[in-house]
This record gives sequence, structure tokens and C-alpha cells, in this order.
Amino acid sequence: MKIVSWNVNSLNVRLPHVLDYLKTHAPDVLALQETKTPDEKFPQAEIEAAAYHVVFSGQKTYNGVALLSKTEAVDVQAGIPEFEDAQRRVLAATINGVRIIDVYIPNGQEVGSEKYEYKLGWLKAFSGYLKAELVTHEKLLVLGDFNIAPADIDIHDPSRWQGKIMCSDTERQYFFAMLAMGLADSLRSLHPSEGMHSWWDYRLNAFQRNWGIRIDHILTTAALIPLAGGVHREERGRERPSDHAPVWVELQT
DNA sequence: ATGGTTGTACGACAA
Repeated sequence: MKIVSWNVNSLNVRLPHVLDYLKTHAPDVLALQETKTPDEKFPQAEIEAAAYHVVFSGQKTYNGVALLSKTEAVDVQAGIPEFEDAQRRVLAATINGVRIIDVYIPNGQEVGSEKYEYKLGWLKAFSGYLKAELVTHEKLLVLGDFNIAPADIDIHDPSRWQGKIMCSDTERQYFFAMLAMGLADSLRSLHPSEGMHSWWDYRLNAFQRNWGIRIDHILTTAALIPLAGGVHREERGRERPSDHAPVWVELQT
């Protein structure tokens, strides 16, 4: 079972890239973030024409998540239960017997800002939700844009980013707390000593200079065995790319 | 150089 996470930064702009990706890689599940598309304008027909099922939770201009899958998604749930949030950032569903949680964690803008406080409050609520979900789902996978680089190896130039957004101790603690719940960082486990960067800023030619950061993750419970995984960084080098590359894992079935 | 680019939507904000 091949599972992919990709922050597309506008599905309207990136639909051709996504359809090409489905053809080339034929993933069983493709989780999207930052679709920036309200539900009434979601390109459902185009995706179904590519022989994929799709569920989505979106809004105008910002955020938005979607799950594309070869087999139908069931028990679909949008958002974090009992957490009021106007921003569409979470979509959970069961696909092939695996509980899949697609997440777009807030960026936080700058350490100490109002948006950073929103990020921390959001992480607290999401962590509680995750802990509860793990009680009832043995096969569970959390994937998406976490906007957290867990360790120095995940950053092209750690000194330049120290203490900054995505790298602050408090954010990292939330990430490690998720691992302590019984989730494995599948890409890091498969590739212990490579950068595996997944995001490159649009500015300053960051991709060409390989100024990347690993902020897109796929976490798996012990009942799921990752056989292989990686980053499709060639997508970042295409015409009019997203600033994120897809990250993927192949699970033992 | 505390720099710049992209998306949304047409000015400013988010990333």
C-alpha cells in the first residue's frame, strides 16, 4: 500500500501536477494540504475521471485538506471533535482498514506572535485528539504538513534556523510527544542519516541552492510496517511547482 | 542585502 502526503499550495493551480502524479506513481492514498478550494468548487469530477475516490474539507483562499484513494474512504471525519476552529486543517478516514489522519498544522508565522500561540493551542488540541484515536485504531497513520522540523538533520543550515518557527523547542516537544504515543517517524526510520527535506522557500532560489527543511511527515503505529519511503523532490523542480515536494511510504500489506 | 516569491484576488496577507 503506497501512501503519499503533498502540500500542493492551491489545488486550482496544481491540479495538472496532481493528475500527472496519480498517473506516474499510482498511489493507493494521496493526502493533500493547502487546497485553498471551497467544497463547492472542488475538482471532484477530474479526480474521479482519474479513477480515484475523493473526500475533502476546504475553504476559500486558505487551508483545505483532501484524501484521494483507489478504494473508497469510510468513516470520514473533518476537523478535531470538540475543538472550535474555522480553519479547515484535518480530515480523517478509514481506507483499506487503515485509519488515516490528514493534517495541515498551522505555520505560526513567528515565535511569540499571535499566530504562534494559535499554533501551540492547536497542537495541544490535535495531540489530545490523536491520543484518543490511538486507543480505538491499531492501524493508524498521521500524515501531512506538520510545519515542524524535528531535529537539526532536518534542516539545511541548523544555525540559521535555531529557535525560529518550525524549529522551536516547544514545537519540537509536541512532535516528540506524538512519537511517545506510539507513532514512528517512518521516513526518518527508513533514512536515519539523510536530510529528506520536503519544503524549499520560493524565495532566494532556495531549491536550486538546496536550502530545504523536512516539515512534511508520515507517522505510523507499530501495526503498520513501512518497507520503503522517500521524497519525490523532482516535483519541486517542475514548472510552476508547489513549494513542497510529495513524501511517500510503501506499507507492508 | 535582515534581502525575496507565490497564491489569492486586486490590496494585503499568509506562507
